[in-house]
Amino acid sequence: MELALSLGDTPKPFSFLDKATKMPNKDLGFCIALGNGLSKEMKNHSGSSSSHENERSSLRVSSSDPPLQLDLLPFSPVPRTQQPPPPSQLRIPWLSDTLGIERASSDGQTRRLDVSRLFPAEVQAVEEAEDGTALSSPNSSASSFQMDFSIRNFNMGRNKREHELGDAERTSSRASDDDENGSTRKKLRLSKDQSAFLEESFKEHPTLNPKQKLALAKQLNLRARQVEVWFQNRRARTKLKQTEVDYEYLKRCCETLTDENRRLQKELQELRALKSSQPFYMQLPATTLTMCPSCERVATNTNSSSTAAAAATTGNQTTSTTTTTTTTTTNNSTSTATIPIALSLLSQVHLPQAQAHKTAS
DNA sequence: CGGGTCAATCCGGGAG
DNA sequence: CTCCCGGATTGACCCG
Repeated sequence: MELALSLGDTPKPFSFLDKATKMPNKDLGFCIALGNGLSKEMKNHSGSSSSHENERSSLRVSSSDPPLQLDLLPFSPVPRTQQPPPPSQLRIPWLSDTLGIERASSDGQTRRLDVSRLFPAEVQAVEEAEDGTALSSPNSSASSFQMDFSIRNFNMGRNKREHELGDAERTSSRASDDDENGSTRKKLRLSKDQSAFLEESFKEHPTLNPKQKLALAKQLNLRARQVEVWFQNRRARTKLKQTEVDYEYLKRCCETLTDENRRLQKELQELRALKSSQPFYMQLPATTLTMCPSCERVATNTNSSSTAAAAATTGNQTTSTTTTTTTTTTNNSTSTATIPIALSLLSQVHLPQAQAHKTAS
């Protein structure tokens, strides 16, 4: 069973499956591709496939046999084109032609979070800092205070505890964060606006280039390092969530297949019992089942002999891996008669690969 | 008080 | 060597 699993935030989920890479949402999509064996079995239970013994064969199979691709989009159920627009006041810096936030003020049509209008002094300080070092520098007390001021304004609408804390307390807390007493690490909580803005940015670009990082840091009045850390942690959280989702899905998939396997095993036993109780059918010639590679339906050829079927089998397997020829015989090799009805049912039996090989041979 | 969350740090590995 | 990233971990803060 070929099973490829991809996390949506990877730019190329399946390097070997071109069709599976076409995901509607490359940011947060969840894509599972079930390869040859499983995909066929899940479609029509049309028998076993023995053509993916190694990775190379699975590559061939995957390219010729469309995998069953499941796109689960747990975090963004609506495709991006149908998603509601981001908060009106938020505009990702690199989505517009202008990069600087000052230029945004000249855009009267767009309602963006214009930090320069809100806190011109802070933006000036950040721009002077360039990479944010001035903000974190112990000597830059002015920058620290300005950052505290802006954070307080960003914090409008935060939880009540922070309101109860009061501006003075938080200011002193934040101020002590940047002073020379760097040994104690103070907890910094990003405001809701900052987090929302970063989230929107993350949806557009899970990874940042330095230019984007700087622009975002300027716009949010954060250090570039903070933006970088936030994106790193955000990617980690996304991956963790995806892992949980993948685990749950694969668990359900495994349970379903186990139940199906159990049911079909039981069915197979009943058919064997039926076959042994009706020796009349033992006189019939062997039946060859050939699977059509295009429609994946089983075509019965009751007149073909076993040797011809075997020859056709080898020929088909060398030319097309999607063609599966199954010659079913009884356990006693001298009596090659088969039960047509049973064969049509047996062709749908989903068995473990080893057992399927045993039956086919 | 314990558990959860999350920003921040440390460290190793890969790419240029 | 530098830069960036992922993974693991730490520590502050929040909440029931």
